[in-house]
Amino acid sequence: MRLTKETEYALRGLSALARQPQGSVVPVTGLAGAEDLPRSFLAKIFQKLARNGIVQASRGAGRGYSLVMAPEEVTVLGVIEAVEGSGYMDHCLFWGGHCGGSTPCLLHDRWANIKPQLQELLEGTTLADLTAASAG
Amino acid sequence: MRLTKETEYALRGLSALARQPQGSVVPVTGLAGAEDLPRSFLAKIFQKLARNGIVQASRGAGRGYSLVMAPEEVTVLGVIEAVEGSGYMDHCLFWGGHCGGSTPCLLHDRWANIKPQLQELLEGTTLADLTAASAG
DNA sequence: GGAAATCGGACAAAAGAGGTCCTTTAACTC
DNA sequence: GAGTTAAAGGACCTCTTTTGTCCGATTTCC
Repeated sequence: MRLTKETEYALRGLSALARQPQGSVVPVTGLAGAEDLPRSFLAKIFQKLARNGIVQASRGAGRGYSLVMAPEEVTVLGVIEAVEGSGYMDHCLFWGGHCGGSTPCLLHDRWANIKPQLQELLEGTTLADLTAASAG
Repeated sequence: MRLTKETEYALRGLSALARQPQGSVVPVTGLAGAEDLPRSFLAKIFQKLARNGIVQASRGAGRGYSLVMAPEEVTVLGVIEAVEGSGYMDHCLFWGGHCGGSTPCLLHDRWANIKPQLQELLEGTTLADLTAASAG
């Protein structure tokens, strides 16, 4: 369940992108500058986001990345799965991938009880929510 | 929130201890053997458990560790805090210690909503529950 | 005294996180 | 076409954490 800086940077970078006028095309340099993030690392992260259809790349001079969907449609879970890998909610909260179907962890069935709520939280929070929060 | 193998080994080692007749004194070697865990590493973990009053050490030949409380009184949260450090529930689920009071993470208030449930889960689960599960 | 056990610190291997750099490719401008 | 700017992608690097091992010291039983 533990999220890495990659996810944090992804959300912040996307947030910076969402604050621009809709449809804007912004290079990574601009996004990294806006959020004070390491440029090269953020570039790597946006490659993942592009591969997963969250963002669209346009190469060449004066170009960059743009959002594919409206901020209201970009869920936090979608970003997490793009960055950390798919099947994220299949991981056990407590021991991550080590807790599988064949070898459930000690807390597995208890974890199963709150998992739906957590999933709903991550699917119910969108980029628009985060942008509103960081702007306020 | 991510738990390490130390906690897993602690719970499994304690579980093995709880399966013995009440008040038994068992050396680490015996516990490690029962759960197939690395002996030296488990010894380190039990030192922490002893320091935190979960287990009592008796040194010398033919001795070892014994439970201080009944298995029903040993909560999972207690073991976690003994092993991973105190204030465990203060950590944000998503970004751990990086999410503090002054610099809350992007999901902080949403996390606050489910935190009590998680805490209740970890406090409500005892060594007795785990022992029953692993025995069944 | 010898054996068996914990105590505690130093050390080390492996994995993961976080990040840089360089080359290639694409697209625009002159 | 040449130059410029930007993403694509891979190789590499460093630091931290995890997951241990090992050894000497101490305690206690026989």
